[in-house]
Parts: sequence; structure tokens; C-alpha cells
Amino acid sequence: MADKLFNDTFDLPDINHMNKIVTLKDIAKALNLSISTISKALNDSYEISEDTKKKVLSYAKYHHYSPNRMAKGLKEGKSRSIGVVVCSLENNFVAQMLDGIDSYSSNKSYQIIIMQSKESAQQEIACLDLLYAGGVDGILISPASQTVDFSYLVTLQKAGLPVVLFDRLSDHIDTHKVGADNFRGAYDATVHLIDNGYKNIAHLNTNTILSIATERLNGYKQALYDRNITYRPELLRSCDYSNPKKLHQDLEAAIHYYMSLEVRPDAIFTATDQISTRCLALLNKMGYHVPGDVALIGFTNTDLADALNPALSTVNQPAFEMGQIAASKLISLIEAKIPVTEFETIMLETKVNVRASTQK
Amino acid sequence: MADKLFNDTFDLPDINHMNKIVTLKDIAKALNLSISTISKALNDSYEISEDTKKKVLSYAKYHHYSPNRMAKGLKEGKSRSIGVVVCSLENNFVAQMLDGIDSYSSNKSYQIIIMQSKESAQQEIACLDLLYAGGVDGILISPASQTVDFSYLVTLQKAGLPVVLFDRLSDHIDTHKVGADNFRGAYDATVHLIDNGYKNIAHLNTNTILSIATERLNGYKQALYDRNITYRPELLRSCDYSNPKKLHQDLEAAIHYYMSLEVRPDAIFTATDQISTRCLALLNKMGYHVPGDVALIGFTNTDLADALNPALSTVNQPAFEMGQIAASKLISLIEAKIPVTEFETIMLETKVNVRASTQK
DNA sequence: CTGTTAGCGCTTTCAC
DNA sequence: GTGAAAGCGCTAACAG
Repeated sequence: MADKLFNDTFDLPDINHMNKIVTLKDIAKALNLSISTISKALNDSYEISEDTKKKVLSYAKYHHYSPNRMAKGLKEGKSRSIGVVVCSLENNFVAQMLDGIDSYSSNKSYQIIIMQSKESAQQEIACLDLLYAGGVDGILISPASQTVDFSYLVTLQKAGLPVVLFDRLSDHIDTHKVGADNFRGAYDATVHLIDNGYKNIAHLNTNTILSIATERLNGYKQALYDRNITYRPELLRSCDYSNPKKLHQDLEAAIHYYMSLEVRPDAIFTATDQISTRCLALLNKMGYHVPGDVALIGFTNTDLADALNPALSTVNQPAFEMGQIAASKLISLIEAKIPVTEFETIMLETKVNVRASTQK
Repeated sequence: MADKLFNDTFDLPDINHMNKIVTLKDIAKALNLSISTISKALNDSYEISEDTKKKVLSYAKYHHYSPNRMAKGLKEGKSRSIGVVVCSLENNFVAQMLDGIDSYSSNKSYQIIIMQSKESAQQEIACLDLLYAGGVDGILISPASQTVDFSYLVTLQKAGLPVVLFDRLSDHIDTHKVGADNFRGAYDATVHLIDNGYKNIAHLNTNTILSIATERLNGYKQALYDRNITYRPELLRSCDYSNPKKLHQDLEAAIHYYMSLEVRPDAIFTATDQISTRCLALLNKMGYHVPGDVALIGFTNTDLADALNPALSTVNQPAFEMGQIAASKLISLIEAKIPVTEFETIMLETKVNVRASTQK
């Protein structure tokens, strides 16, 4: 089956790791045809006779020929790969989006290269650098919470590299953006709390400048306003999202703070996956009863929501879909025949799932 | 800053997406030197004068030169990328391992390309095919639960592609393997249950033939044996791991079955992340009190264990470390000067975390 | 110390 | 209908 016929060119010192890959040259030699004929045959060119095509195809198949991605990429100036920059792999919500990205990209025969910014703007630049140098055809990015400067991304874009933002959006770059309707999600969650009789609703958010945070804050404020509840600034706290330890500390401090207020909150609306689940764990650990002492609803996509103590009311985002759409937008940009100048921002619907944590 | 000086070669129809990348040629032209001189200067060759090096380096830096990965890869027969095949991205445990792999690989300037088998052996082959064709320097794989035939992987290995197994190991291929001490983890968990007074301990496992399942089963059996508890085969059930829906059905059926036995189990030891958390959710949903009606301990790395209802006793695996070590083993194989024939299997320690779900 | 040259695997004119 | 040749960006052997 595996023959050694064509590997005489590989008699080099490091032959040990040389993949015995069949090349066009090998096929050409074996079939007594020229390399270009083989190439054309495999690409089903009209210039080649059916007979030859058949011969070439069958030989190629039998010998497991598959084109060298790098050679093709070098030649064509494209790599059929896209770079994906996320805050972290170890994040359920991110994983769901990546799954969506992967699903769409694989279908279109694009490879994805995932890099983690770990919420650091500097690390993010490093990722972008590597991806750019690596020759990706486009970038899909959900910026780090610490990112304030999008100029590098804009530079890459100006240099001709298509960029699409997903999940965490920003006005500092003009391109396709795919996110959730964060305002609406926050609004719905807050209204849900109010309609269930909660009046003193705290809001725990992140310290990022990304729109994701302000939109959620605004949704919360608007709901209060619409229901004639006075916004109490002291019920708004934000947590440092730059690293897990800091987040944990800030969360703990926030809860202590809330519980020391003369008018304690009777409910908390949390703005992100990490904050929501950690907050619940902390409330439990600190001995507060949810929802007895304080109700809790938060943005999170964890599929463990119903197994939590108590089952956690959540605002869900269509993460998988978000990934798919982002990938489709990027690939459409990559494959566009003419430069695209009209960009769109797509907002996907969120969904409130009511569970025990907000049922008095 | 961004100059248009060197892009006259790119006047093609699809110039719109052409990255204005500086090449060796461009630098050579600009500095009036030869391409090879530039190449050597950038690679800090001893053949080049300090003066020239300085000039080249500064020009390169200023113009953001970065070598074309594909050209370099094509030339050197290496891509400095490694393929990673996992069952799913959307799996907390997997994400932690990927994080470890990424951490080590990034340090060594290897790019990782992640593909999902979705527990399908067929899909797995497709992934391997793509990775092989894509020119990765090596493969890191945690086989799909449905995989029974490792011959394709062996073929790739024989063709010179280094392969390292992680997490889910198999005897059907001889290579470096990095996993957890599953026997010991299962043993410890079962002993913990017994020592806490549980006598009728059920074991919920997967339907895979991978050693990960049998090792855990054996650890469970050995613990029973060592503590003089008769192994009751009817307390062993396995769930179809090929898709989430099937898994859920099987789990539900298993719990129904357990609870219908004349001698009900008073504790369950679950073998995997998915089974452990889903089992808890189902027990809650079906109205059983944990640990009152039945105690539960399971393999899982979820960081939500303490927020679950009740807090879940777990067997933890050093997932991040496992990823790191697997990556290091693979890279050592890739960079080995002589063919490696002696392989090792590394077993990392697991840790039992006792929480409320096993406290009578 | 620097330059010339060949070639990695592929596509793509342009000849025949 | 087929083939020769150039070239994508890079490295390395060999000349000078």
C-alpha cells in the first residue's frame, strides 16, 4: 500500500520526520506526463482530456495525493485560514462561539487558528502580529476587556486584512460586527426582576470600556426608568476583568459592600458569564440564601444553570449562531471580488430563562 | 508610516485583499543588497557584518517585516504548527487541556490548529486527513469515544508524522501518551464513598472501548474488592457517548433503572465530566435528594462544582498540565534529531475533592 | 563579508 | 491536448 517509489528526493539527514507525501512531480513522473498537466487534470481544467483526467485522478486517489497547503498558499497569496482571537479558551461561552465559528469555517474549507488574549491588550497585539505574519486571510476577534486602542487592528484592516468583530464590539473600527442585543437582554432581565417584586436591584458589571458593558448597563437603567424605579448609583459595581484572581476579589468585595448597605439590594443582575456563576458560588459560600436573601439573574450560557444551587435564572445568548454568522461575514469579506465599504452590525436576540434564583 | 513603495508586483485583480507585506526582496532592493544577505542578516548569520545586520534589522523593524510563514514552511518542509484533535471544543475539561497545549506551544512558537471529532471515528479521520494535508509537524490527539481502529493514525505515524495521545489513551498505537491516573482516581473516589458509609455504589461509565473507561471501572472494582464489598454487576451502567441527546437519554434511563432496583444504590460514582454534571442535574430534576437519597461523586473539572446543588464531590484531573506535557512530548518528537523509538506513558495524579454531595 | 543560484510544490501563462 | 518555464518568499550551498 504505502510505497517508497517516490521518495528518493527526500534522502536528507532529517528524513525521519519527512512525511512521505505524494507531489505533483511524483504523479507526473509515474504517469509520464508533465507537472502542469497533472495540476490541470486535478483542477478539472477543460484543457485536459477525459482520459488523462481519469488516469490522474485515480492515481492521485490511490496514492492519497493531497495538495501541499503551503505551496498552494504561497502561490495564491492566500492560506485559506482565519485567525480567531478570544479572551480565553477556558470559557464556556467562548467555547460555544468557537464551535460556531469552526462549524461554518470547516464547511467552507477554512482552517481556524485560535489565539488567546487572556484579556490583555498587549497580548492581543502579539496574537494579531502572529496571525498576520502567519498569513491568515482574515481575523475574527472578540477584543480583550482591557483593550482601549483599536488602531493596530485598524492598521491591519487598512493593510487589506479583513476583520470582523464578534461578541464584544467597539465603535473604534468600521467593519462587520456580530453581537447580541445586550441592551435588550439586560432590559428584559431587569424587568423580570421588577415584575417579580424586586425593587432594589444591584448591577454587577465589568470594568471594560467595551460597548458590551455599557449596553447592559443602559438596558438595566432603562428598565428601572420605565418601571419608575429610581436608579441608585451605589448599587452599581464593576469588577476588574483582567484576571480571575482580581475578579474574585472584586466580586467578594462587591457582595460584602452590598450586604453592608443600610438598604440592601434584594436582587442582583450580573453582566457576564464569569460574574454570574462566581457570584452565585460566593453568595452560597458567604451564607446568603438565594433568592431568599437576594435574588440573582445574570448573563451566562452555562448548561449547568439548572444544576446550580439554586437553579440560576439566566440571560442566554445565541453563542453558536453568533460564531457562525461572524465566520460567514468574515469569509464573505475574504472572498469579495471588490472591496467592501458598507459594513453591518448584526444583533442577535437574547433570551431570559427564569429559574429558581429569581423566584421569591 | 504605511508606504506603498513595494507593491507594484501586486497589481492584480484581487489586490483589494492583498496584505501589503514587506518581503526580503523589498528590503534587498531598498538597501541595495542581495536577498540572501538580507535573509542571513535577519537570521543573525555569522557571515554578515554587524554594520549590515544593524541596517537590515532596523529597516525590517521599521517596515514591520515578518517572514512569510508559508514560504518558510514550504522551504523547510515544516510548518511550525501542530494539529490538535479533540472530541469537542465545548467541553470545559477539553478547554483546560487546550489551554495547556496552547500555553506550551505558543512558548515554543508553534501554532496549534484545533479540530473536533465530535466523538465520531469517521469525522476524526477527516480531521487527521486535513491536518496531514495541511502540513502540520505533528498531531496531538484525544481520540473520539467511538474510535476503535487506530490504523490510520498508525499509518500517519509510519509516514513520519509524530503523534502523541493525551487524556484518552489506547494500546493500539505505540507512541508517547499523557493521561491521568484514572485507576487511582476511581479507586480513591470509591474508597471515599465506602469510608463514608456507602455500601451500594453504582458506577456510571461510557460505552467507549478506550482505556480511560476500563481503568476507571477497574479502580472502582478494586476499591470494592479491597474493602470487602461484593461487586454487583447490575450497578454498572454505561451511556452512549456519541452524542449529547443519546447521552441524556441513557442517563435518564440509568437513573430510573437504579431507582427501580430492589436494593437501590446509595451512592453513584460517575466516570466523566459530562456524566457527572448531567447526572446531578437529572437527579435534581427527578426529585431525588443528593446525598440524602443517593450520594454522588464524579470525575469532572468544572469550576462550578462548589456552586452546584449540592456542591459536588469530584475527582479532578490536572488538565492544564496534561495539555502542557502532551505538547512538550510532541514537540520533543518533532524536534528530535534521530528517530525516537522508545516511548513513554505519563500518568498524572488525580485529586478527590470532597464536597456536600457525598456527606451523609 | 556578500552575491548567485537552485529549489521547496504549486498555478499559470504561453508555446507547441 | 500537453508541456516548458516563470515565479510566489524563503533558505542554503557554493562562488567570489
